[in-house]
Amino acid sequence: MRMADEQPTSIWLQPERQERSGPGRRPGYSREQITRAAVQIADAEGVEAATMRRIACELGTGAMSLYRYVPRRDDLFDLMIDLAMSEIELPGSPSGDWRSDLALLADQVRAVGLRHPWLITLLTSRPTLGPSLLRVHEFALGALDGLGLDIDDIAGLVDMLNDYVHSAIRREIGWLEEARRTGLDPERWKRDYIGPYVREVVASGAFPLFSRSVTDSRTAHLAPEERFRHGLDRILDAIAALVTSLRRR
Amino acid sequence: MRMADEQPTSIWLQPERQERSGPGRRPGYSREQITRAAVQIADAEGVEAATMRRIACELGTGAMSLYRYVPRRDDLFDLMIDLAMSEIELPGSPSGDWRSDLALLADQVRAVGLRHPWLITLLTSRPTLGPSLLRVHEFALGALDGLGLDIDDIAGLVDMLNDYVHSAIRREIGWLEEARRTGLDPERWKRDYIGPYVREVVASGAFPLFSRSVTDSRTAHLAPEERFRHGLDRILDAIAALVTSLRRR
DNA sequence: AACCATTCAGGTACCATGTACGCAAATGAG
DNA sequence: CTCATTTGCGTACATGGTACCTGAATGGTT
Repeated sequence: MRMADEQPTSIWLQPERQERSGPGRRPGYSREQITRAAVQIADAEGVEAATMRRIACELGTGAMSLYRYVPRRDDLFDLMIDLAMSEIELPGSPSGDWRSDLALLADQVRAVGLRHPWLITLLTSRPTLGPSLLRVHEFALGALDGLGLDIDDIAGLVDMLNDYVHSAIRREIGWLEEARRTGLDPERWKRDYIGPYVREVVASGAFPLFSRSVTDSRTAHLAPEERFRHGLDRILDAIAALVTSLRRR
Repeated sequence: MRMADEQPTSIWLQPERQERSGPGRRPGYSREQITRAAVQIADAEGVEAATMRRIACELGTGAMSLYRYVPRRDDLFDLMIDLAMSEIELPGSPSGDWRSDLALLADQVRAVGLRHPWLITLLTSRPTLGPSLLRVHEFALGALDGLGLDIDDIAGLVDMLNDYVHSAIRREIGWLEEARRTGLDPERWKRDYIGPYVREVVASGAFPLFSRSVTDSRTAHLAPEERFRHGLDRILDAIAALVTSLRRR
């Protein structure tokens, strides 16, 4: 008799070993417990700190024990992504007002993206399709369903929204994360690291429009949440315009 | 007398040591040469294969020699990004037809993104602002300048385009890269890795709209380039709609 | 021409990481 | 009680970034 054999397949097809009634020692941990520890470490010290040894240490066990629950480290990333996405709270089904549904979704994704600064980077780095992600995606698709649109068009519009939300969050986190990674405090980093360079670029006069976008920006002084809202409204406007123009076909 | 001291600052503020006329051995390599080797390796075997040792080996030298030219490995990533972006060919200034200018830009970015499958992942993982990236960005901003729009609005629209282009390229590459990373050939991988899972999700009936987006997709059968064009036209439509609505304010 | 401060090349070494392997401990069926 | 089975996890190895150090090359100065 051979064991599971760990085929190179998606982790979503390799369910956790569930309760059985045969012989053998009982598992002392669980995927969820391990994933939760990994998320906690990644939140506090960055995703690069969530090493197998560190996670195991947090659980009071040895590194190799984790491999009884997770095939590879990369699969743990998928689990982390899905655990984070599971925090998103949405009504069971869309309300019928697609604009407010999508705005709600965007706010939720932003909240979870800020709570777990590693999430968006991981999510957009690897193509994963965990159950929680599917649930959220399904809600988004549902919000635009019933408007007389093609499923391809619906999916395209949802992608458009996601693209904005993800990159807006990235912009909001970007510098903060980079500062943490280099170990400097954010304020100092902005002044000493990115600041002088941008200032030099502006002073050089070689990129006048980029310079204006830095110098003359009105939205730069807004609170982050306001800026997010502002861009979101724009994207929803664009979606609204496309909804009417696509429906007319 | 002390040397450059390698402050933790942006690599764009630490120019390469240029030709001087003092004493001391002449440098045998250059940043560009090293970056070019790194790009070549990353193109052929993935970015994770572009290790310091491997790059040095390619140049016929030792790993530590590279540190005379590049402060840290991460900075090499910034250099790689900018070298790739420098391949983008654009007219000196926008033509006045913003739609064709942005379409040209999108096609160029797609081409370079496919040629260097690691580019988009790196680009969207770290906030970098090399000269070539600035040049491309400036062109994009310029395409929308002079239409009576706010600089913030222009930047927002450019971001919107970039978001689409990047995520479309990621979708186009995603599976291929993942397949290469796990060492399987792409066809087999699609059938054995992602295929069964998606099939199971569809069969479960739990996510009907997602299932339809997989099953009933018409664009899935298009050539990749056609799909990219299709989505791009949609984004440009959205930008057009926003241009008129924002101008009216 | 001889010397020397300066700079580069790169070997050695250290530490951290993912993970293959193997063995001992735990567990319940017979 | 015995034993097949499963978990816990220490050990070990390959590979990675990079600090440090020695020796070689170089051109100005004496």
